[in-house]
Amino acid sequence: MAQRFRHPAEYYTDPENSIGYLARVVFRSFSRLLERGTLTHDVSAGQWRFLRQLWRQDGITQRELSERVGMREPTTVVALKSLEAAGFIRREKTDTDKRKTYIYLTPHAKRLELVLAPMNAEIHEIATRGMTDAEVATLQAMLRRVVENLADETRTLSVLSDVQA
Amino acid sequence: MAQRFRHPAEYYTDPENSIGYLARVVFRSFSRLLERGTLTHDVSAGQWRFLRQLWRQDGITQRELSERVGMREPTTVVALKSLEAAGFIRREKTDTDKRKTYIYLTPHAKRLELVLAPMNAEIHEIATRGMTDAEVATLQAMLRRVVENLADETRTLSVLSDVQA
DNA sequence: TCGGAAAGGATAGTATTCTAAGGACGTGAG
DNA sequence: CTCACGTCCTTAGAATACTATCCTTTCCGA
Repeated sequence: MAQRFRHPAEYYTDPENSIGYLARVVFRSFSRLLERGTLTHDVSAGQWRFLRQLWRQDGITQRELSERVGMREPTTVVALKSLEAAGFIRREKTDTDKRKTYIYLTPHAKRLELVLAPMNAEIHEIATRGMTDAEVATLQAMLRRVVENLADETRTLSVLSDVQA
Repeated sequence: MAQRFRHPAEYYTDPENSIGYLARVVFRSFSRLLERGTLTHDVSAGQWRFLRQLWRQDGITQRELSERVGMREPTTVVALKSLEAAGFIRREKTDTDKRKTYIYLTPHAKRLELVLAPMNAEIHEIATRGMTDAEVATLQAMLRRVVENLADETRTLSVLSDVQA
């Protein structure tokens, strides 16, 4: 049980050393700056996240959309309600499987991609100011690595509690 | 107006390329894993963030605490209410400045540091599994850089809107 | 010294997200 | 064929965080 830690616990008392803290600040700053732009088109940051996925591909189910956006399904339900009320999407049911709901963008929402998608690129420019392309690529790769590591752990824990159940 | 972007807007349609998205996923995964541990001591992830700062130094004002935690003041007010109700902190007023409220940890909360602070180190171990110390240091440095870049931009925008107001 | 501005904190109202639980539909083993 | 289980979506209730606004107290310049 001689677990070697990279740093002692005291090291992380400074949030500036904590990846979790830094990720939170990055996420929130990103969100807020992005929303400054999108709100002029009556799109909130939360709605934008769903639109981004739907711009890539619409006509998918809510569950599929939830996974791609990285939100739980109740969150998606609420978000889609607001998107539907705002006239950005419509839902469609089929007879082949009456459980599923397919989400489609309205023409209005499709047109918005031209205006709103570049805003994310712009925030990226600001966020990575003064960094080389290689540095940015490294940052992305390492963040993906962290995401994967944490997802692995979450899966492991889920399996364990499944077994216990 | 020949603004050169690092990548075209299409590049960011894949969230895996978006630092904002990656930061959100990292933050949430971190939070959730941490909470798995802290909840056994009746501490939520939100409360933990305030406790971490108070472990470093208590007896500070609410405003000071808000800044260190990186939350707005109304959020701090609510969080402190729950921390007070749970018996983790007490508030104190002085006569020198009747506006200020100073926050102190209870002995119970101080003891919790020994148990709860290492949990963050543990999540870090998991999150950075398979990465070298140098890589982790690079990741932290780059995240700090992004935080700073975004904060600069936010400041600039605030000044602009102050001028307009 | 006194009146307006600033500082510290609280309240109200809203948005976002989660967990837990429930309901309708589909499927497959016996 | 049927019923138990799985899938897909929804509802209910709570936690977390925000913006906008207000109250009290303090400070400072004319």
